Formats: sequence, C-alpha cells, structure tokens
Amino acid sequence: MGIAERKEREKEEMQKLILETATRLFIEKGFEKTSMRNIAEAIEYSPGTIYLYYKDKSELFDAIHKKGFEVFFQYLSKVMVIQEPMDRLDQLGKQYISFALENPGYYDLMFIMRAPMKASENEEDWEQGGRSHQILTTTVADCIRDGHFKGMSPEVVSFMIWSQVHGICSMMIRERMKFYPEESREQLMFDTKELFTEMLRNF
Amino acid sequence: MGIAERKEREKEEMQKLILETATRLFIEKGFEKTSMRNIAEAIEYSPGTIYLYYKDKSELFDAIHKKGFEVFFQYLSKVMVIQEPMDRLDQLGKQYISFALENPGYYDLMFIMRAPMKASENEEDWEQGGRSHQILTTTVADCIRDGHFKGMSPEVVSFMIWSQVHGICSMMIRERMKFYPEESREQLMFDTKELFTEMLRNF
DNA sequence: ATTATTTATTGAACACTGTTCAGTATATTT
DNA sequence: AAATATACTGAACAGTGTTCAATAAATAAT
Repeated sequence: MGIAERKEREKEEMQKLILETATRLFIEKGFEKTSMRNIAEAIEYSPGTIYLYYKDKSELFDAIHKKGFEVFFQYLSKVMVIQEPMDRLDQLGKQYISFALENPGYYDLMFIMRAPMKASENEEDWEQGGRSHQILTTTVADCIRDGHFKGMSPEVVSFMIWSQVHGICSMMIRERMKFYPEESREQLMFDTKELFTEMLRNF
Repeated sequence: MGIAERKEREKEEMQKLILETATRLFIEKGFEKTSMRNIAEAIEYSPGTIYLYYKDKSELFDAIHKKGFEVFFQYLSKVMVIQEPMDRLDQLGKQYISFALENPGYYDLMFIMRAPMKASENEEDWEQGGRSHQILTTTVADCIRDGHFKGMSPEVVSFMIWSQVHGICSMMIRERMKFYPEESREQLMFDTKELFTEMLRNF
C-alpha cells in the first residue's frame, strides 16, 4: 500500500522544511541567537514538533554542518581540472576564500563556531570534510613531485597553507579587520592569498 | 575624612573581585556558559549586586577584553629589544603563539569570539590593541628598510603575517586540528611559524 | 459507517538565562 | 537616638532548550 510511502515522504519533507528554515535563520541571525521557538514559529508548528524530527539543537547543528561541507567540497573540487599543481593550489585558495565570502554563515558554523555540547564525533559525518582536506594534501604532494617545497614536511606545508587561508577568512567573518577600510577588505583578502601563493611558487 | 576613601577602596576591590571571578569563570567554562548567577554565587553575593558595579554582561566582556590586550601587549613588546628586524618578526610570531597557548581563554575572547550585542566601540578601549598592531607594522617597515619584501605592499605583508599566526592559533583553540595527533599539535604550530618565517626571509 | 488503534501535534511545565527594581538591611551623619 | 545615605537582596519578567501527558488527526479494523 502507498500510505506508508506517502507518510515516509511527508516525514522527509517535514525534516527538510525544518532543516531549511533552521539553516536560513542560523545564517541570518546566528546559531546562538536562533531559538527552537523561532524555528517553530517560522514553520508554523509548535516547539515540541521539531523534537519529533531532530533529537535536539545540536543534531540540527550537525545536519547543517554536514550540508555545509557538501557545498564546500563543490567549491574546492572545481580546481581538480587544473593540471599544473601550483596553479591548482592557487585556485584552491581562491575557491576557499570565495566559499567563505559567499557563505559566511556556513563558514562560521563549520570552521569557527564552537560546536554545541554533544556534536557528533561520528566518523562518517567527517567524510566530506576529510575529502576536502585530501584535495589540499594531494595537491601539495603533486607540487612536491614537481620539485616544489624542497626539503619541507608535506604536513607542515599543508597546515601552513590551510592556516593562512583560514586566518584570512576568519579575520573577515569575525570582524577583526577594522584596521582596514571596509570597501577594500575583500580585495585585501585576495591580494594576500596572491602574495602568499607567489611566495610559495619560489620554493 | 577617610571614610570616603575607604569606601572608594572597597568599591574598587569589589569591582576587582567581580572582574577576577568573572575572568576565571569565562576562561574555565567560556563566556556564553558562564551566567551572571554563576558569578554571583562564586563571590557569594546576589545577582543584582554585580549590576551595581558593571552595567551588564557585555561591560564585563569589555573589561576582560581590555585586560587581555594588556597581557597580550606584554608578550609582544618583549621582542622590541631585538635589533635585527627579521629576527624580531620571527620572535613576534613565537610570542603570539605562546600567548594563545598560554592564555587560550583570553585569545578566544579577544580574537575569535563574536562580541556581545553592545560591545564598546570606544576608540580608547582599542588603544592597547592598536599598539600591538603597531609593533607588527613597524617591524614590517623595518624589514622593508633592510631590503626585504621587495615590491610588496606593507599592508598586504602585515595582513598576511597576522592572518598566518591567527590562523594557526584559532585552528588550535577552536579544535580544528583533529587531523593531527594531539601530542604533536603544539610542535606543529611552532614548526609552521618557523617554515613561514623561513620563507619570508628569502624575500 | 462506526469503532478502535496508531500516529502526529500540541502547549504547559521545568530549570535555566540576563536584567530590573521595590524593599530591606547596613553604615554614616546629624 | 533619629535621620539619612549607601549597599544589597531576591522576587519578578521575558526569554532559552527540552520533555511529556493530553489531545487531535489519520488510518485500520470491524
């Protein structure tokens, strides 16, 4: 009978509705400032209903976190068509910063925000994150095979690159760029990435 | 008469007691998870009393923020005795990371945490922060005078360096170093700074 | 078509949060 | 000793995440 399937569908749609609404609100107002009651009100259901679809607020956090990494991976994976490793690395940085600027809510949630008490340590949930990380490490490995980064530890090089772009993005997102005029901040971010890559090339 | 002075003294001591207790709790449990009632309980006064000494929680945030920058400035200013600019820059990075590792609570509050709603935009409050920033910019300027960073914008170079160390520290503090074994994380942070400085020297 | 059963939803309740303020207790001055 | 000024309290308000008995709706059985 089709009733069970329809119910299944309705359940999924409800879950999706909650997730999309929660994501929108989290991105608009931030995770902490979005209450379960706010989400309930937005979907026109009572607060208790959300708990029938998501165990608690941190499960909602996890779901958004996961979705964010899917989008993130799409940004990064675009560079895989680039053959020359150093060029690929450069574009990887550009894509990273673009993701952060175009999805600041996701970026904050994924890379800056302190995860709520019982955020999933589930290995599987980090799969997409691990894949993104792998794009970086393999690209660095390719650069080394091409004769770059002579005598340097691949691990340290990877971490340095990652820290660099993360530093740039988190400064912007958490508003620690007050020393620089607002209208030139985004440009400064890309210029910095450019300069950094230029330095990397000469090694 | 001495009564007014004694009262003044008592008032200052109470303010200090609140600030120290709040700082301890914020560093122990985090800003969001420390309630005004928690602080009140710790000092064995009623919640209302705190509001006689600090307008609200964000004024408490400001006070700790300010104190943090004083400590931070002390860390950084130690390098000013180093004559050679590139050496000074290198030690500046080391001091920066040391501050973050030895005062993670302060670091989080100062450089990562989203300031509560009405955090002071007071220019004067940023004085210490500005002075710390100046240590970096003048050191970079000195490096340029010594022939380093040829053809590069001092602004971009400064921002790159700052982003690099901030990236390293915030990754650690906000627990995004899960890809690296715990016991070697601190070493990786310093190794990365080392490698970065080494690259800078060759320009 | 009516009744029984399962499923979905509600909203009050609990323990917490930051903040305010009338009332009380203490200390100082008269 | 009485009057005044200062310091402190703790109940109250509106908010938070979360739970759960009661209710409503949908489906299955008769």
